[in-house]
Amino acid sequence: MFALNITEMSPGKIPQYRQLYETLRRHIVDGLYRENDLLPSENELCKLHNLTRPTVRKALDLLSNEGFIKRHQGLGSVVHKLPKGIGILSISGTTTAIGKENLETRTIIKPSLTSWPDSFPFSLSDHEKEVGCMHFSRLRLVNGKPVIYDISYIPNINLPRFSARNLDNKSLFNILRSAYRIEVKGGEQYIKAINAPDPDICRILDIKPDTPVLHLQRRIDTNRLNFYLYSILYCNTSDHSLYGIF
Amino acid sequence: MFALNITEMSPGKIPQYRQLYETLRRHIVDGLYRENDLLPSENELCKLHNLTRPTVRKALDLLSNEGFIKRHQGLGSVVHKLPKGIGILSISGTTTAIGKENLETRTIIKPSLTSWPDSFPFSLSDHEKEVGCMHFSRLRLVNGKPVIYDISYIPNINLPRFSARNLDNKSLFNILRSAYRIEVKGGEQYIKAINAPDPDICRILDIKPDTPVLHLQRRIDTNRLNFYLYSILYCNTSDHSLYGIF
DNA sequence: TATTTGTACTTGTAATTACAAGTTGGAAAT
DNA sequence: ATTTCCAACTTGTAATTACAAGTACAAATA
Repeated sequence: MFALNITEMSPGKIPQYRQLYETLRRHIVDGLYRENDLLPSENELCKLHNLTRPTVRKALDLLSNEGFIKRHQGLGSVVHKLPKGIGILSISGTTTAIGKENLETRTIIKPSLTSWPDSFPFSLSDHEKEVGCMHFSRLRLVNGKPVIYDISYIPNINLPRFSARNLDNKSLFNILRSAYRIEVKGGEQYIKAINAPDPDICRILDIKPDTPVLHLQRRIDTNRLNFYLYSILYCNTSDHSLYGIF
Repeated sequence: MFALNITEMSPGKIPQYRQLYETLRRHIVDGLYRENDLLPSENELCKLHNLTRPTVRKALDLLSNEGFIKRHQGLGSVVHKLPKGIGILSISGTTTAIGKENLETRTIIKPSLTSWPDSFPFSLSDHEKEVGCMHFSRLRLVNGKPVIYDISYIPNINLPRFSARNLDNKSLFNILRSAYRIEVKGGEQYIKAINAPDPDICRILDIKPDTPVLHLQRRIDTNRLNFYLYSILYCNTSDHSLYGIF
């Protein structure tokens, strides 16, 4: 009761429900809880972490929304089987969803300042058009094989030294958060199946021409008003399905 | 304060936060609120509907999670642009852009009792294997053109007269809810891009062989413990992308 | 005029209390 | 031995209160 933890003092503190969520999530993905195990009941979690039920329930809501647990009235919160695919369909990120498999990220196009592409799948504001964008692309490999080619466009607000950063094997989101205080909140995406569109992408993904690939167009929300990240992805799903909950 | 509405009396009542969610959602898709409009503030909604802030916030949480609004601290809840694609990636997706008039559902394989397919993408419990399954398939058309072919498998619990039901132009979920009190809660899905796998499906979707299609494998949760619906979908995304938020 | 400050809003987080509703398992009755 | 019932859990819904933090705008200040 009288002990203040670090987060209660610091200005950029993480909410308590968020901390509990992270803790439980880590316990689940680390295998501390296994499939069909019951989590401690809400009241037990309250006592364990010195929180109240609404706060605990907010953490469990997050876990439930992301498919880590399933709650049953009268029974408890049941741990869900961990997904086998790539969890790119939800915000949690590629890195966590791949699991223990070897994930690698390589920069293909280094960050540079350009104007927006002629044909862009999302409508841009006048301000976005005016300032142009930071453009770069990365390739994600699972066990050494190319799986996702991610082409990114970020409106050119002031991001000092961004083009000098090494994006290999790092999460873009983490860099944005730690270096620029930009928090990624979610977004919208359009998905279709296409044949690999051009020889460049075939070469990058190491696939034959006319192999079917998933095509994703995403607009990603941030904590800054009217500041979005844009991303176009090509996924070779022959070995790895994309996984999502709904 | 003293007026009891219908839901407070009835046994199968709908929670108040759910009712408010439905109301606001309808207002948004009907165009009462337009893109970038501000919803009434939480306190205003409290007064308007005689609710308290936690209840109102639960309704807004739902809208936010489903991408209908975006909330900004200090500003308010901003109505999001309605999606252009087919909102099949989430459980309560909209097909607003297409419009109800232009949506049609045809039964291709009529419901019948069979055993499970030899190769099934999800692992089945002993009980599920034992009872076999109800099997049927439907085709969704937009403006008369086939877009989604949906092959469904439902474990054969006692569903009286199910095979006699007409699934055309009706929501399977509505039938399950009203006739059998089975509520659909969400689920998990695996997505990949493939070439149209066999002549039957090419014919049904009216596409040429080797056209790339989206392949979805879904397991759908219900309010009954250990009772899942299974669905395999083939989507021709050449004219309509699938839409989702994350 | 340009800048700063403050105020009145907005949503975000959190504790507290109360009861409803579903599940489980053991005690009591048959 | 079997069934019924109840008590003790579980999660679900809801009201209430309080303060923190972000935004917008107008007033005061430089």
